Amino acid sequence: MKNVTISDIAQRAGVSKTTVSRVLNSPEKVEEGTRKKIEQIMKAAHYTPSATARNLSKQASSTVGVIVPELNNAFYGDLFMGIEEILNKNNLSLLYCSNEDKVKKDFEALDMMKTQRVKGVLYVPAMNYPAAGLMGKLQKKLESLGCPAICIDRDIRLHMDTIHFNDKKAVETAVLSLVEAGHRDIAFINGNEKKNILAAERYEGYREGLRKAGLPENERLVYQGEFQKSYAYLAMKELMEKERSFTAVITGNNSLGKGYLQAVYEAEKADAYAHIGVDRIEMLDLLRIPNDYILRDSYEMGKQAAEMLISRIAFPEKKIQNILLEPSLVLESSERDRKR
Amino acid sequence: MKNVTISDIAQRAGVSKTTVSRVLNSPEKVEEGTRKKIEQIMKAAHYTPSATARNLSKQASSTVGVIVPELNNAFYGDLFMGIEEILNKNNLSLLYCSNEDKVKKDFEALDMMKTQRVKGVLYVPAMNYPAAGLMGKLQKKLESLGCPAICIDRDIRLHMDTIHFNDKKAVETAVLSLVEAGHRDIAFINGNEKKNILAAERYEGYREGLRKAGLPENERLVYQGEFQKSYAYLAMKELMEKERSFTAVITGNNSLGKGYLQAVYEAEKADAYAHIGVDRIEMLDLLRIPNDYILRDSYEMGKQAAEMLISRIAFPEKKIQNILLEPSLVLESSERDRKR
DNA sequence: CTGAAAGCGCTTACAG
DNA sequence: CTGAAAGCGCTTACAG
Repeated sequence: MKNVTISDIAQRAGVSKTTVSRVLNSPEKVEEGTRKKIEQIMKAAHYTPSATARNLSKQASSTVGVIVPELNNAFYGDLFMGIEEILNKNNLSLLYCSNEDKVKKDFEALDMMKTQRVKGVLYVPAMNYPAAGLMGKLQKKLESLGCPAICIDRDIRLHMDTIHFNDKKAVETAVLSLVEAGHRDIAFINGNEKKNILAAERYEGYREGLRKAGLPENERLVYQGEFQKSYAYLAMKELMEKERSFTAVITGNNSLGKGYLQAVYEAEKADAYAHIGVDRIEMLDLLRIPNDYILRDSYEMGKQAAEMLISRIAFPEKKIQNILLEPSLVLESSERDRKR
Repeated sequence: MKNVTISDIAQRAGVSKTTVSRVLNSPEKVEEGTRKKIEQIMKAAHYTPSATARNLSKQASSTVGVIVPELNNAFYGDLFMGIEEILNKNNLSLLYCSNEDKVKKDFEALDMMKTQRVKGVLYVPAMNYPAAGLMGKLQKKLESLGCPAICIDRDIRLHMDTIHFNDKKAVETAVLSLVEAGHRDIAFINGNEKKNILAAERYEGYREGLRKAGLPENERLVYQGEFQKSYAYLAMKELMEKERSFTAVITGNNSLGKGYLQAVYEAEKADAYAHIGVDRIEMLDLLRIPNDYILRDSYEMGKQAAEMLISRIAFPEKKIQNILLEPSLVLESSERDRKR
């Protein structure tokens, strides 16, 4: 079943391709009678113009590229949905590619976006490029992309539009809140600061919090491995086994939060520690398990990022925008304590 | 920053576009010296051929369309990731569009895929088209798509390649397992059978299970509303309030399972009922809350679906394939009982 | 091994 | 209000 083309329609209507093209792009310029006739023929033939041909001819595109690490983390899932909502509203198609936190896949994804000649890309960098000494290579790639890009969530200091959360401040606030509640020995289970810029920022926040509270850092309470459930699970098990002193734990993202929970529930020590996690875990609320967390509204961030891109496409010369969102600290367990 | 074209490369290399095109498509046909020279010039210029132009010229495409209801349901999130993995391996780009279980969005999504001239589409139908009397319209749309499609997860009896789970059998098994454990009054919280074919099948399975067990259906224990957390929450609250007799509950998908949990935890009746949910809820296992569920491996289904599409593209004339996957019943809570 | 030319399905400046 | 023609960036049969 070959697709119907503009020539087929023109022929059936007894007009030129130009006229058919006009009813597609500027119908007001076509005499009503012929327009209606052409429209009807199009409909009867199930004609849909080819975006491929149009894009080539117009030297433009109607699709936007989205590069994120993964989708099975609710944080990125929500981000993605926010992006999709805005793109949809603006009649833009969405070309998706994950980078799995890997440089290789990241570069492949960017190459793919270039090959596809997308209108713009929404981009969560795969890793801590500055720390890896790969900043130059990345910048070259981004420049040769041929379209604008927005850097999301991970602030690796690219000279372009960016939007991300103030993660450092958030963790600092978490530390101070725990200190205020009387905790002195606060463990920290985090991602790898070398690999992930967010891990680095969160670690800085952790240290800054301790500093402000006048507490020393105990490196035996700091675990920086992977942003994975399994890592936090093992880290927490080790902590419970080897360390006696600590009374509170901060986990660096929702996967780590899940691993922490798995470990303490398994050991039947769910109430033994105060815990603040980065990102909300929905199930806990449903199960009425009070939990403290740093709330980052990634759905909203996705919407804003998509809007930034659309605005950038419309005004290529406008000033670079760097948006810093402030996460909030949600304390449910102390709420519970107060109610007791 | 305009993109470099094949003509630019040809000019710089002092050869024809044909030759440049050859080093892209059949390098073995180009004399080694010129090939190397051209390759080097391409690299220096950061040249990437335009998929748009290539697709138009080749009358082919390198992207596959994916239409699913939503991504914030883990079931579809996993499905999506399975799909992505296979597409990636086959160097296919992924054009995404959600349909949000709505006919209007579904048709728009299909139109978009046609406009984009994708190579094929992986498709989860938005709703119960046969029951809505819209089967004819949908079939027309699918036919005029101009590319093969695979129907996933919701078996609305389209005459094309399909893959889905045996949901009816699964729920039937769940009922029989509860009956065997001594339950007689089994409530059922489900989606709308008119709107969603899966709801219809699961309801059939529920009734079939009761029939086989020789039990009458008590319609006061059957709630068929929306596949949403909030619906199950309200339904379960009402059940607990109005009905005394029931001792077990089956929920029709993971969202409903969450709503059920929310209601029973809020009422502090988590242990009051036996519960089997369709689809696993990961957090429960992490929190060591024993739970029974029907396991449907949607990641695997996504992979298989993508493979089916690729195979269909390669062999357009091969026989239509309809795959029925058998879900398994996972009983953790009785496991626990036995251990007691 | 290489190139000129036609074609993919559109759009658009130009002429009428 | 309408159409012929050139062009977007590639590919490919054909000729050499």
